[in-house]
Amino acid sequence: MHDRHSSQQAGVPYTGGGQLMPLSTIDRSQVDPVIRRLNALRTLSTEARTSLEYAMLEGIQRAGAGEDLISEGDPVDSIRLVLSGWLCRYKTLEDGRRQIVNFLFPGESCDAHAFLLPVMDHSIAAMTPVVYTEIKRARFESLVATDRSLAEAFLCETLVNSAIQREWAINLGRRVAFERVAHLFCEIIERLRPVGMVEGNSCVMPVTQMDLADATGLSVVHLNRTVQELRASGLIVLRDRTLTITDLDALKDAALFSPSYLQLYRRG
Amino acid sequence: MHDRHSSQQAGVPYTGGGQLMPLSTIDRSQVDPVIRRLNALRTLSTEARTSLEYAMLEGIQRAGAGEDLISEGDPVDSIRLVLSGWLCRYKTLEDGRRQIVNFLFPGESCDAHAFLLPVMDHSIAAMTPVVYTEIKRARFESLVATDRSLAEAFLCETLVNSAIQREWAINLGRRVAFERVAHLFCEIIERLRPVGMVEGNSCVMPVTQMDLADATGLSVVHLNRTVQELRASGLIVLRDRTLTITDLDALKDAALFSPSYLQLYRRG
DNA sequence: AAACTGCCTTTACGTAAGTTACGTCAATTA
DNA sequence: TAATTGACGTAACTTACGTAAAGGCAGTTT
Repeated sequence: MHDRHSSQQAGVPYTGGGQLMPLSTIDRSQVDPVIRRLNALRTLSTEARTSLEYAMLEGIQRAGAGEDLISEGDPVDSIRLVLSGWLCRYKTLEDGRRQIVNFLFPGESCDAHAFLLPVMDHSIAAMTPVVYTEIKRARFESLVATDRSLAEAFLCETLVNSAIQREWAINLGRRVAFERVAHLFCEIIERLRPVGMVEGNSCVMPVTQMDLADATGLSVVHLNRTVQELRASGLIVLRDRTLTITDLDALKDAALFSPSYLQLYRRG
Repeated sequence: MHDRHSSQQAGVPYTGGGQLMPLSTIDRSQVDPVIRRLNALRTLSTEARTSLEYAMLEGIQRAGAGEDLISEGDPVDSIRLVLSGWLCRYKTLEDGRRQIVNFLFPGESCDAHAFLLPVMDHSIAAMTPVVYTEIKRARFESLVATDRSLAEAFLCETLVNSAIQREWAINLGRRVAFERVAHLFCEIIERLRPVGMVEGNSCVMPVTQMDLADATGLSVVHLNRTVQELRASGLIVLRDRTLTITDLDALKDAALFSPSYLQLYRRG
């Protein structure tokens, strides 16, 4: 279904003579979402920020839509951090049924700490063209070993991810289709907002209805029906790959959405 | 729905004069499931085992069936480790719909590391009478700070828990009722086996069908129908609170069950 | 311009699962 | 012995959701 790892070095511009430019003069803003997110979860020391920025800028890669970054069964020998684009974690059954178990947005981590387990229990795919950075296992281990705030930030990242997955479980198990899709849209908007990808209550919706169906545990047809219902109810506008939530409070009510599980407000 | 914390000191026998017996003479076996599990996830140093044993034996508590150990919104100021009994993590919607997002068995940890987040995003309830041990935040932090193997074991515990939740997501989203219940039974047997709670392919099934329904995202009625189907198919016998899987391979096939996500085989 | 492709949309129909309402039975309690 | 309770079991009915098949439409490719 998905092809693998045709990623290439990207993002760190060459001076022309084959040498990397010094860090001060190249574009550091592309790794900013990661720094911002980690720093919101756990205040980072200045040294931690700098050393992490260095490590990130050296491993920048790209992936095309549909490409697997890592697949179930693969050993985890590096960690990947999302710089731009939409990704998903998913699992499949032998007969092809697929369930997306989480989305991954800029600033988030694909597999921080997962490398304590022998192999991946799930796959991660790019749903759009994606820019990410890859830090090798040893490098990452020495980064977190030398700075406690960094280690804790990555741990928080893992824990928030876990909390989101629990919310998805109740979404799949106990909400009806209408609530389920409404909930997903609420979550997407609220997760994209801190990354600056929301204007008003609008964001791009670059994924297919098939993907949305796999995320909500519905068939494509029923997902489409449900999107029509949401449109008809006047809660959302979805066209030209843009989602606009016209009445966010009403949508949250309909979805039984309460955002605390996202841990959007910092603690330490 | 559940009442709170009527737990009392238990498990550490008094000499009669109000003093604790020395550790060497009291029953250490009750904390054994935790040591065994953590050690299987990550080989523990002897010192780590001893200091953890001490900490555990001092905080032993009991809870009755139906009682919440901790509820959504509570701050996390200690960690709890299960010594005996069945517990569950669950979330509820405002209108009372409940989804169990995971079971907790002896040896497992309720909230290791969760205390990096401000408050619980879900609740934990005893489904049977339960014995557990509670280690205060500061004590736990100093334990893991002084021993790397212990810190890594608890992190692994968190990661395995996360992997199980992903499998539950695909169970809820993509398996039909028959497969779903079959999968849950497979998982229960395989998680209880390393704790010595399985004989042949039989174990106690101390929870109500309501609980099983909340774990599989079904109504009680439909769960019951599905259990009847499983019985009729000859795959299981379930009576007198005892589950016997008569053909485990066939049940695993029917459930599309593959146990790798449970990480039953050690790595480090 | 024709053909093709990917994605969205719609219809018609069947089935799996929810709901409501009563059963039974065994274990308490009076 | 009767009444009470909690869990399991069953039936009749309703509904939400899945499946199959086909049409629309914009963006490519030739």
